[in-house]
Amino acid sequence: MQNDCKNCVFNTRATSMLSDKSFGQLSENHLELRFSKGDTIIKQGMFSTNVVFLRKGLAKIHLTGPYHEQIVRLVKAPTYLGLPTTFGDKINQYSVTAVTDTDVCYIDVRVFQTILNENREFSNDILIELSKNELESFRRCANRTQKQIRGNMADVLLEFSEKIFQSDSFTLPISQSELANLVDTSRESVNRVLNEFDKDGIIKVNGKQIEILNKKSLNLISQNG
Amino acid sequence: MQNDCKNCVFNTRATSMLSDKSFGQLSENHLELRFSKGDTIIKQGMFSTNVVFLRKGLAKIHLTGPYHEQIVRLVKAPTYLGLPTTFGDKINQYSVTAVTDTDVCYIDVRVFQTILNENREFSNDILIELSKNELESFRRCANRTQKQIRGNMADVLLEFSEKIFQSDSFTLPISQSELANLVDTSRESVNRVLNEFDKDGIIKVNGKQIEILNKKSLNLISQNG
DNA sequence: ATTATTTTGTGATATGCATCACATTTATTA
DNA sequence: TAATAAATGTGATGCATATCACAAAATAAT
Repeated sequence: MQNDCKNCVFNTRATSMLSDKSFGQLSENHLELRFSKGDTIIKQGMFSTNVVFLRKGLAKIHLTGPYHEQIVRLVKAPTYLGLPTTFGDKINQYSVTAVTDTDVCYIDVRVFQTILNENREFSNDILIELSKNELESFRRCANRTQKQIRGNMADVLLEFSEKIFQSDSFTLPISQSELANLVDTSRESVNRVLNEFDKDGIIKVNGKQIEILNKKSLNLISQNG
Repeated sequence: MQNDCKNCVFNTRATSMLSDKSFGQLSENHLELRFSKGDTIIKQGMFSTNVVFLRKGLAKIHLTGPYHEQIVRLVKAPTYLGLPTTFGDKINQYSVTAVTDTDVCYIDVRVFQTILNENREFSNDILIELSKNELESFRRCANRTQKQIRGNMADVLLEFSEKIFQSDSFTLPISQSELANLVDTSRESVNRVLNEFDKDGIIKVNGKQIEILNKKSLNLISQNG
């Protein structure tokens, strides 16, 4: 039995403006699924007929680069996944994999398009989301290519702390190899930098458990190198 | 005196679907401008109240990175500029600079939004453009960070040849330092690689004049290293 | 034209980091 | 609980490429 979308906890500002008719369409034409940690939610190269709404959990957007897998970014619910594919060539250009257990809604592209066309607010919000992502991409790419490892590692730790976990102490949601793919470096370097930061008293590392002890230092490292 | 937008040569598939009313609004609320090579069309950090339509010419999208200027990509008319800013926070997150002399239309954001709301085809095309850009960004970023200089230089040369000039011989539209900022390397390395390619008979370099002699080799270098 | 400025060409040196190699610890599975 | 695999820790080495330092052309400015 499907949930009633109108009463979904994860109504965004935009979706809350939808008409009853649109909510009806959504409620009838979506598919709720759960994924376990490590499961593939969206598979690069596959034909896609769905938009995915991530209701709960953490996921990584990643793609096959020329030499190795690249993690573009971690995303946190609630958010849409696969929007660019929906409006692009319908072939997924990237994969999305569950990093924690997740709850997900699959929405058929045609239903999504219909709702989009009927709701100004909604389509505007999608435009905003896509735009923000593009700008974010530019900045992220410039940082990754120009900064060196310590700077990028500092950024990732700050992002985890501020954007994803909203806490100074958290558990790393991905392995050091994955961190390396996110930060464009090698697994060994990730390890070294993490332990350097620990020895310098900037963070406390205990297995996957991280505590940020000196945020000011991290910000400095992020800026300098 | 303003041009009639309906008869604009650079009507895209999407704009050609606009209603007469929308065309009227466009014709009355746009501003045609020319820029000379090197002029700033959009300035990072400035508040923006316009969408820019590049009618003629070549421009570079670039932004201030943590250590130096970064060229995100070269764009060729006809195309929109500044869309992400329009739907984002209205502060330009990047600059756009004329690489050749350009013709440009400034369209007030509010007029643009109105037209967008009234024309399904049009807004859909904008969604598609934004989506393609995002996917393109992912790929580009993965390539730049994973490949090494020869590979990236090969890519840029192929892109110039295929996407921008549609010819095997062309004049480099930017200096070697700018190429370096586009390819994420140093000016010296750009120079060396260019001359290496020349010595290997892959391209012929004569000042800023480039002729691609062996496209197959370039593609191989792009893939391997 | 002459000077000044920017762009290009090229060697020599330095360095950040990938890669390799292997030990150790922590998870997973049988 | 043993066995197997995956993830982590750390030194030693090599290499791609940044940086430095000038020289030479090519452009722009006076």
